[in-house]
Amino acid sequence: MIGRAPEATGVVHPADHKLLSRTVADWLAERIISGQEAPGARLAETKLAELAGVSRSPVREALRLLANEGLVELVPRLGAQVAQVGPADVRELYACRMLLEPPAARLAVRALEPDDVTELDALRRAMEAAVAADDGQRFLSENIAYFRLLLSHCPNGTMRDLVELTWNRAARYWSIFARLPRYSRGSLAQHKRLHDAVRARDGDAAEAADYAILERALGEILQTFEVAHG
Amino acid sequence: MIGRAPEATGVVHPADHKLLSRTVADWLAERIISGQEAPGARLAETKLAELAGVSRSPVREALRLLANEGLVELVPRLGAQVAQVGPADVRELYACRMLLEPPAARLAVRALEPDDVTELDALRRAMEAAVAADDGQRFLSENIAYFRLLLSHCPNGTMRDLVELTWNRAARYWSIFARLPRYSRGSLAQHKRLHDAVRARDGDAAEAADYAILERALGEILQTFEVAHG
DNA sequence: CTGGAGAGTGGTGTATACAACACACCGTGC
DNA sequence: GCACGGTGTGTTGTATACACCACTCTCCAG
Repeated sequence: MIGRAPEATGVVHPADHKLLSRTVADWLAERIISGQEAPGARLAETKLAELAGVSRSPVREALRLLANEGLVELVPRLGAQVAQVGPADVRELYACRMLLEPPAARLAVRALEPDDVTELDALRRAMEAAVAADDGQRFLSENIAYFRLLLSHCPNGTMRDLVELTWNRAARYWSIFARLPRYSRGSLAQHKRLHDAVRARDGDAAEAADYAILERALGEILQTFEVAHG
Repeated sequence: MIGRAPEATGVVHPADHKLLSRTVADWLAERIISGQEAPGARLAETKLAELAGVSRSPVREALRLLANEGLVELVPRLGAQVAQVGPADVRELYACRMLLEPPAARLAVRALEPDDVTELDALRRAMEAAVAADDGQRFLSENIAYFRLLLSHCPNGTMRDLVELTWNRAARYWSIFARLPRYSRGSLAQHKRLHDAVRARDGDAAEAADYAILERALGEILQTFEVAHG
């Protein structure tokens, strides 16, 4: 049972009014990413509605939302199923990310103000602390926060949308990183290049650093796949 | 009244079963692109349902579809409205297209088989015929068909999805071209570079040609905006 | 005349009801 | 034994019903 949020009192902008369908979507996404719903598994609206304790309407909308985010596949008259994932999909996805994100990083870095750099500095230190504590999960979340904050300064809204789209699709793989202890340390070193570029407001350097980060992440994911599937 | 399609008899793959919500979405998209629904106009589900002669359910789904395609904007609890368009949006959109489509063209060209080239040849000739007949509308549709066919051979499905997304957003501007008689002729000349690359299966050349095409299209659209708005 | 509280109205968000469809199972005929 | 048609079950697609929310307009107090 998901249940409606108690709705914290206070004025909220209508745009971020949390809808039940969005809540269900997040809930289902969590189930998929965590593996509770296996790739290829059929997602019957009725059953999900029962599980979540809501009616079919929000479940239906949630499935549409997740379809856009690439987590589920929709076939008319047949229903929804968890999107399959394989090495080919990862390669495709990262090829797209490598086209979009480095330029987005470039634009974002060039639009940064001193205060923004301070915030990013804080996140960078949080990442370092997470590595020092050997907390892969926390490193992952701080890392995501860093990139999210950086992206939010990209002045091209369309590009932001597209990058977020690829992130939603990629999120399924990120949990892998948290389970690779050796990954965080190396990632931190590589991330330093990006952060240096941020502090220097060097768009070119940021673009190159971001590209390198993606390249390495792709390699790690593919390697993990190989280990898993022989 | 839209009415259910008579459903041409014969076996159809479930994946392309035309749903009422999709029909409504196409209908509404046409209304928006043609200007029957002004930018910023509010789109009440009830009214649209009445207009289309269907219930609110498919209308609701149609609005969600068009929101993904960037034609409408959705605000929780407030409803949908036709997305605004301005020079800044065009610039943003085309910046993204210029990142995605040239690489997509490159991959597609390298994956072409002789039969595919023959088909593209036919479309190229159709474009030439349209220009000879001074039929801007037909040139536009043949041009779209050409790029659609080319894109369909891009082996990266994720990239195809993203490019189609940007196309849906860009479609609002394309009708402009049909009304610029001088455009078609120049576009045809520029398109020749791409088609030559296609026939030679030269990925690099195709990428460069596609980039140039987009660059020019952006310039034309911006110029049209300036003329329109002073 | 201005400001704010209140009901009224239209709209979305969610729940439920119904119809059409897809697939599996089973039985029959050859 | 196998192909084929009918039926049954479960699911999606669409329609309808209702509750809550956002906006507006009015009316009254100051």
